Amino acid sequence: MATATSSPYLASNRILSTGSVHSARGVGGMQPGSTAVSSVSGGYRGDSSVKLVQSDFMQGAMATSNGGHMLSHAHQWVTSLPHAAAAAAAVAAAEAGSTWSQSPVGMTGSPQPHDVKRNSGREDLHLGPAQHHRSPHLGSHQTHAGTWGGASAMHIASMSEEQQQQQHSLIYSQTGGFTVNGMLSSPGSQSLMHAGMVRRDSPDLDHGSHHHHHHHQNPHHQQHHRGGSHEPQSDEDTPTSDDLEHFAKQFKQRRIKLGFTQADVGLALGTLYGNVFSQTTICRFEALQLSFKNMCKLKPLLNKWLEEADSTTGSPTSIDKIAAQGRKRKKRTSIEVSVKGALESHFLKSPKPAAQEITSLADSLQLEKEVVRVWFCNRRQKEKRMTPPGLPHSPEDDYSQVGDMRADTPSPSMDCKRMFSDT
DNA sequence: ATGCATGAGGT
DNA sequence: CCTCATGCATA
Repeated sequence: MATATSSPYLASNRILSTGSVHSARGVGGMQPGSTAVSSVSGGYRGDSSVKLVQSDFMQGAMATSNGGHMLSHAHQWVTSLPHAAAAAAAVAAAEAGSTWSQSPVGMTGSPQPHDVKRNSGREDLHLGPAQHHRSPHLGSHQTHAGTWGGASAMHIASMSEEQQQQQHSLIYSQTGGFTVNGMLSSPGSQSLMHAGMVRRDSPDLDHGSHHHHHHHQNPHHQQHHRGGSHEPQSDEDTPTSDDLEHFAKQFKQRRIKLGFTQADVGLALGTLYGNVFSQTTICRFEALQLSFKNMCKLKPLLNKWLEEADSTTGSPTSIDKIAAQGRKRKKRTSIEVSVKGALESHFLKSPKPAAQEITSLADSLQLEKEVVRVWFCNRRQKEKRMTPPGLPHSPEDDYSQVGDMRADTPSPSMDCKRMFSDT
C-alpha cells in the first residue's frame, strides 16, 4: 500500500536516561522524570531498531508530538519489524484459572451477592519452563451482560468456570547481554545478592493488627504435600483472591515508600529476571486490573523484587532502562464519545458480534472494521478484570508503614468514591 | 491511569 | 476470529 496519505508519525523514540530521580513523593505512578527524547532511527528490517523507551509520564503537559493527521482512518502502520527481543522466564501458571468475574456492576446500588464459586484442580505452580497443558475449554459462557454502564437489572449468573489457556513461556537467558542491574549495589557497600536468598517468609509486612475480611472467596484451594509439611499460603501454591489483593496493596505501599515508580519496578524486573514489564502492567497489577491468573503469575516476581528492594537498604538505586522494540504501531485511534456510546450499546446487546455485524457496525460508525473488532475484544477483556472500572480501590489508602497498618476495606460493596490516592 | 493495539496460541 | 497478556501512546 503505497498510500501517500500515510504520514508516518515517525516513531518517537525516547531514551530515558535513567535519572533515577524518584524522590519519595507520594506519587502513585507517574511523575515527570527526566525524559530525554532522542530520535533514534527506527529502521526496521535492516536496522536493529532498539527503542529505549518508557519513562515516567507527564500528567498535564506535553501534547504536541506526532503531528500528522488526526482523524481520518488511514491505516498506515508502518511495517512491522519482526525481531526477537525480550523473553520471559516462563512462568507456568497453574491451571487453576478462575475468572471470577464477579460482575458487580450496577454501581448504583444493586444487590450484589458476592459469592463466587470457585473450584480448582491441583496445584502445580512452578517457575521455569512450563510444560503442562490440560484440556482447556470448559463451560465458557459469558452470557452475562455487563450492566455497569446502564445499571439495569442484572442477575448474578454463575460465573464462568474457566477458559484459560496458558500462555507462552519464553525462556530467556539474560546473561551478560544487556542485562543491567536494576538496582542494588550501593557504592561500595553490599555488593552481593544472590538469588535464592530466602529471607523471612510471609509477605505480610504488617501482621499483628490487620485482618482482612473481604469479599470474594478463594477461587481455589491449595493443598500440597511434599517432603515436608508446611502450608504457607505465602509464596507457594496458588494464592487466593484476598491474598492477591492484600499483596498488591502491600506492594504498592512499599514501592512508594522506597521511592520507586511503577516504571522503575517494571524495568527492574526485567533487568533482574530478564522479564521486562511496562509501567502499565505494574499499574494494573497494583490496581488488580489483571486477570486472576495473570496476577498469580506476576506476584512471585514482584514479591521477589520487593525483597530485594527493601533489603538493599538505602541504595541509590540506579536503574537502567532497556527495552527493545521496533514495531511501529498504528496510531491510536480516538473514538469519539458519541461513537463510544454506540459501541457500548451494541456491546450490551451482543458482546460478541459476528464478523458481519462488526462490519456493518463499523460502516455505520465510520470506523475501520478492525478498530471495531478490537474495541469489542478489549471490552470483553475489561469485563473480566478483577476490579471493574468505576470501583475504586480501598478507601483507606496507604499511609501506613511497615509494621503497622490498620483496617482494611470494610466495604466489599461498591462505594463510588474516587479518592485521590497518591497520584 | 487507561484506551486502543499487537501477537501468540487456540479453536 | 477469539482470548489473553502486555504495552505504547495518551488524556
